[in-house]
Order: sequence, then structure tokens, then C-alpha cells
Amino acid sequence: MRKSKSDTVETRKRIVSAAAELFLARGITSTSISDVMTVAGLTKGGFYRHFDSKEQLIAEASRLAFDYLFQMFESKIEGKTPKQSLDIIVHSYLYQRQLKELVYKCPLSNLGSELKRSDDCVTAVAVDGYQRLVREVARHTERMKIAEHEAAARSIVSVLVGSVTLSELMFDGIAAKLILANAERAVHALCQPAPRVRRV
Amino acid sequence: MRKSKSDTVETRKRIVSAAAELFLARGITSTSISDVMTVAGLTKGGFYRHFDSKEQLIAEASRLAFDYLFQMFESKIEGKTPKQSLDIIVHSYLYQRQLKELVYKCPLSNLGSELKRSDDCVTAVAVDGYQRLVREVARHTERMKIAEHEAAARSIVSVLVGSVTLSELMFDGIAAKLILANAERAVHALCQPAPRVRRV
DNA sequence: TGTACATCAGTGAACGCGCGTTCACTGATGTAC
DNA sequence: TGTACATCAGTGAACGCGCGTTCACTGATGTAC
Repeated sequence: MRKSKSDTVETRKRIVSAAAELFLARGITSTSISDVMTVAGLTKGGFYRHFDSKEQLIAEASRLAFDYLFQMFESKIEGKTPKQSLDIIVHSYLYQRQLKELVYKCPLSNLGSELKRSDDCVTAVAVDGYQRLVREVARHTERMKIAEHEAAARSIVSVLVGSVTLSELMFDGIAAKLILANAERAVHALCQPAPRVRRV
Repeated sequence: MRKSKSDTVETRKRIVSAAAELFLARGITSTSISDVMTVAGLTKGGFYRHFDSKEQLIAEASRLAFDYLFQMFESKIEGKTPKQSLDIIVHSYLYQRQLKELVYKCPLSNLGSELKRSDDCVTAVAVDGYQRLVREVARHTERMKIAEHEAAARSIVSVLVGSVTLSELMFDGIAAKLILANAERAVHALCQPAPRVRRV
């Protein structure tokens, strides 16, 4: 049952896509290769024609999720002012769970603790994703002429990742929304001029 | 080989303590009951004399870790001013990895994504820990007369959890330190009066 | 207080299960002539 | 362009492994008289 070259390429993409969706929705350890292959419409035996190991799939799936996230940002902020762009990014990130156009969630906030116990190739993707996210935010804080725009961007990313991680933990939807709404307020506070040192 | 009642109580505590240490250092799924029992100085067969399931152990271990964290806060901030107290809590939380007196790390920043996929009894402990952390921070922001002190406390907790999660991900120690140092700056920014709404 | 029996903490072997991975096989695709 | 053979994507069964959990057994502790 050999498939044509283009079919093979397509199949591979389908596997990575299914993996990204499942890993980010259910977690890495609770998603088996069999689960992924079933969603991709195949049987698990065929997995190793495309990948060397599960770790490699995790790395590729994470990269896809990041790429998708940044692609979505780009398309949403096109033609917007710096402040509007930042607001859109922050809001999209915080409410990623409800966005239908975002099939894969952000690995940083959804797999935080699982990523760091993975192989180096996986961690590298996560670190790269973090740095891209900081750079993306910093682009806008810079154009907004925010004091120490890079430090502000780092702070904003920490707030985003922390808030989404925490809100996902809540089974109480109201508590979750409170955390997310408050995160937007925090981002605004962080966009103010740097605080003056207080006299003691 | 029946043990005396006090021995039994002590053994149980030893198991929970070993579990808290291992779960928070290596993650839940990568720590087996056998691992925990070995560290506690027992064989795995005896586990079910003390607990109904692994999930129950996870819940108890997480609770212990939170208790220890807040106990450490209390002992460190005794007799300090509100501002000093907040600084100590923030600094202790961010640098928890290097604190020798803190045997168990914070579940929120170390197990974020694993906790939410656990049983309800585990999630409940995590949610409770989050709320305790917010309350603890809010106690000090309130006494510092920070505008919207509760919202500020929530924002600070998000920064703390996000920053520690992200810094643990970095294999590059310098990048990790940058994230943590920046988090302290972010907390200070969040302790300023609430930002005024900008004119458009 | 002393004795006889029930309890149960801990052991070590065993259980079933699902996992990641391997493999012989199939048959359509790709390639060499 | 047509033919013969090599390749390899996908299947389905099997592999070994470690996991959470169970269990018969042991013998010191607790309890009832």
C-alpha cells in the first residue's frame, strides 16, 4: 500500500496537526501515539515511517502550535496601531481557549511543566517560542514608546503565561474569568512609565 | 511486622513528604509509587495500607507543599513592614529553587499543567493554594495602601507563577535569571497606583 | 499483670494494562532499462 | 512508452517494560479476658 510522495507529505502533516491538537488539549503524557494516529486516520504501526520517536513528534507539534499562534497574531494586527496590536495580542492569548480559529493552544501555558521534563529538542522549541513571544510583544511596546520596552514585554509575557496557566486550573468559570480579566488590567499597569524609586 | 500506632503515623508522614519532594522536583507522571516508597524507606507493596490511590497521595503531597510554603512566608516576614513582607514573599517565591529551607517547591509553578488533568481532589487543593497565595499577597498590598490591592495581588501572583514556570524551562541559566529579575521589577510596577485611562 | 487471640503494617511476588516501539507482510508507487 | 524490479507507506500483531494495584503471608502490636 505504498503512497505517492505528495500523499506521504500530507500524511505527515496530518499526524503533526493531530498531535498538536491533542497534546495541547489533553497533555503530552495523557496522549498516546495510538490516540494521535487514530485522529490522523491511521493505525499506530505506521507512526515510525514518519518519526523516530514520540519526543520528535512533541517537538514538531509544539513548533506547529507556536507558528500558528504567531501567524494568527500577524493576521489580526495587520494595519493596527501599536497599542491596538498589543491589546489584540494580549486578548487573543488570554482567551485562546475560546478562539475557534486557534486550533492549537500555546505550549507555554498549557504544557509548562511537561515541556521542561522532555528531551532537549523539545525544550529548545519551547525556549524559542518564549523568545519569539517576547520579541513579538516588545515590537509593540517599543513603538508605543514605553519606558524599558523590552523589560515590559518580558513582564507582560510572564503575566500572560501565568494567568492562562492558573485560569485553566480553575473548575469555577467565574474564578477563571476573574484571573483573565485581571491580567488585562495588569498588562495596562505594566505599560505605564517605569515606576519611580520610592524614598525610604 | 505490625508497627505501633505512632510508628504508623510517622511512616505515613514520611511517605507524603517523600512524595511532595519527588513530585515537585521531577513531576507527577515521572514519579512512580515505587520511587516514593523507596525514598520513604519502604517497599511499594505497603503503599495501600496508607492511601487509597496515587491521586490521593498527589493531593496530600500538594497540600503539604503549600503548607510548607506559607509556613516559610510567615516565619520570614515576622516583624517586617508590609513592603518588606511583600518583597520577601516575592523574592522567596521567585528563588524557591535555590532555597534550602524550602524542601518542596510550589505546585502551581512546578506542576501547572499536570495538576489540571488530575482528579478533582487534586485540583481542589491547587485552587485552594492559589487562593491562599492571593490572600497572602493581598494582606500586604492592602496594608501598603495600594490602589485596588486585591487586583494587584492577583496580578502579582500571575507574574510569580508565570515567571517561575518560564525560568524553569530555560536551560540557559542567564536567561532564567533575567526572567526572575524582571519579575521583581514587574511586581514593583504593579504596586504603583492604578493607571489612569488614557485619552484617545 | 499475664495469656490468648485478633489486628494490621510491611514484604515480595504477581496481576492486568497500556505504553512506545518493532517487525513481517502487503501492494501501490517510483525507477531503471 | 512499456516492462521488471526495488522501494516503502501503512497494517496488524507482537514485543518488553514499567506502571498502579492486589494479595497471601509474616510477625510484632493491640486488645479482651
